Amino acid sequence: MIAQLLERLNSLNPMSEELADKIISVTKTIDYPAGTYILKEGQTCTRACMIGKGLARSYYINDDKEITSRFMDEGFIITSWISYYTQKPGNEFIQAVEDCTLLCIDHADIQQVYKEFPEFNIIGRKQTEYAFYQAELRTQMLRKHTAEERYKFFIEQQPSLLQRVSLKHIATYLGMNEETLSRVRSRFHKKHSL
Amino acid sequence: MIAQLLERLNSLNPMSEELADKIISVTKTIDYPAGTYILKEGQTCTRACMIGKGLARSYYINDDKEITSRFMDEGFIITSWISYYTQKPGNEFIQAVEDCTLLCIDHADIQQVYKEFPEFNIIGRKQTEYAFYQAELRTQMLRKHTAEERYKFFIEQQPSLLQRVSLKHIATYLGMNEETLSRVRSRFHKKHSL
DNA sequence: TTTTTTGCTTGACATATGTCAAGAGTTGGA
DNA sequence: TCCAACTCTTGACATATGTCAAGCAAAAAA
Repeated sequence: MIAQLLERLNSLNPMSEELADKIISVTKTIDYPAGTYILKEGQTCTRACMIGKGLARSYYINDDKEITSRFMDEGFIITSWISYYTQKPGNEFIQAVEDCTLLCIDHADIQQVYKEFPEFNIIGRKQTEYAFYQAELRTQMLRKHTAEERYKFFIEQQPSLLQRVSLKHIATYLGMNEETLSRVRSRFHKKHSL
Repeated sequence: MIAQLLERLNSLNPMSEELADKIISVTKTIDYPAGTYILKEGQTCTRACMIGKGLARSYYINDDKEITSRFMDEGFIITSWISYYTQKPGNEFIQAVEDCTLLCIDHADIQQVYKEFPEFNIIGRKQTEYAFYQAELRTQMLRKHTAEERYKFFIEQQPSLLQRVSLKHIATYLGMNEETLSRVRSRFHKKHSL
């Protein structure tokens, strides 16, 4: 399964054999059964983990309510960025929605690789650029004012998620409650099946 | 004024004299009087520009209404990321709110510098990491459900902007209309002056 | 100066979304 | 198998925010 990670990084910039060996040596493969936590509120995010298999959800608690910040599936590189970047405790939970296999590298090891293999900065830069791009797309969705617009944006961008996560979680991702999502969906699909 | 840019980049990772000279050779200093446009809807964002002096606002039109996506002041490196990353036309306007002096480098030149000076990737990576971090903070604000929470978050994070931009623009930044912001402010400041 | 424009506030009312409660269908465990 | 838990839907009503309109004060223009 580590081949998947190497391929992902290679596609950003070809790695030397030494660099690939180094990555292999610092990567830990860890399984998280559905429902278990990859990161909890109050912890510092000290790793970046690529999802080899499965699907995870990050969320935090605001006013006693869960707010889903993103869904992550195969190939996604998980971090709780604010906590990872600052290396301070954060407020996000990251939970396995399906059984997950993760390929994890410690923050300290990544910094070490940046030093030892300066060309790894190319990969780090491109991955961060891509993650930033994805985050900006999610933010565009959040800025839509009506519930229906946000739902429309969601099914256009990530339709496959509809099959993999509960509507309850999609609702908190889209900034509305479960009942509103249900009503929006019934209106929306009535309108689009005419 | 280019010294400001060099200092900013140096603080991310010290640059060799050759690299600094290269940066100087590809940087263009451009003035934008208040009200003029740095980027318009439909254009591709082909530059990254540090603000040497002044303040700018990016926004786009949704449903005939302006939605402010961010405010940028001294030291901020302006891009319209989705357009810059994809090198395709985007939907954002970037407008000078105050008279601005910008230090601009073309996307193509930046790619060239990445190739010629691999160590510049360290700077690119760190700058992107920081921009991503800032974007995540803005996104946290957007996920607050009530208008008052979003306003509270705003005055905690960027109180100085209150003096520099109109409430109309702050309102569209916070995802509410002008009248709502006015009411939120009067309630909020009454509450906090007791 | 006077006039016009802009920025902000306030009121009355409309509407979208949230809240609370109930119920139907499904899944999973005992 | 039955029961409990969970997911999703629907209804009635409450509330936050949006819309439209008016007005005041300060700034800019004439």
